[in-house]
Amino acid sequence: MAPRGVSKGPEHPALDEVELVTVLSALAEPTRLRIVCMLAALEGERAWKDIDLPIAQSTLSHHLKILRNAGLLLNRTEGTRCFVSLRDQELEGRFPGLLETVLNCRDR
Amino acid sequence: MAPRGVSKGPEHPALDEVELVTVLSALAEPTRLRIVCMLAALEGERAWKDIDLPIAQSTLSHHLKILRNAGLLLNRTEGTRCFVSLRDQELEGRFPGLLETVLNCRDR
DNA sequence: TTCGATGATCGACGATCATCGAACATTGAC
DNA sequence: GTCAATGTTCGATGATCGTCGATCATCGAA
Repeated sequence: MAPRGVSKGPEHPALDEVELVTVLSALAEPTRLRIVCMLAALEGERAWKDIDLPIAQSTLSHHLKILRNAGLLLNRTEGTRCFVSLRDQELEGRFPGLLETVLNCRDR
Repeated sequence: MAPRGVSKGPEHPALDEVELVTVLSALAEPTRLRIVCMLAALEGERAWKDIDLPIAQSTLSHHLKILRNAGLLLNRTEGTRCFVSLRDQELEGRFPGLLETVLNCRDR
């Protein structure tokens, strides 16, 4: 239970507990990789609604959950709206160069 | 058909035709990542039989096929025996820094 | 040519995955 | 309190995956 007045919101793992295989699995899917690239393109966060992909809403929520569990992105709730952003700083500490390299490889 | 006297052997894709997602999928499995690390640890190639993992022979063959199709490794047949090696040089040209970064992240 | 060794392939299985629509929970607005 | 908006969760479905034993194809040796 979350304390009163505090949004529970989705949970985020500590990066220490995230396995490399988990991150790779999360990135090894076209839609998710696309989302990560999308987030990397802009600095800061992006509104849920601005992620428009040709998939159902529940599917998007599913993919975001997997990315979240892999420690790749952070979910912030503000009222009824959500904003997502990359955990690139933390990720760099745990998996140095990984995110940058993958994104660079994808841009070719 | 292969010319007479030439072993057909397994096929290897041109790296230009390999997608990043395919490589990531291939690496996103514990056993396969372990094999890649094993191969990276030593220079050059490794005999099939020296890859001893707690899996059935057909399963190992299956994993090697996936790694091969992802352009990650090369299969050389010599008589009845096989030798596998990383395509690290070529891979560096297609996906710069990817293999090295992943292996580095795994060693932590 | 026959035989044994070595991998590749096949068929089957249980598990996991991506996907969807529907139902639910939470929040802000009226 | 009621309502609409926004994401999450649930249940189901079809596809893919990892795994295995069994079979097959290829090659060197006897």
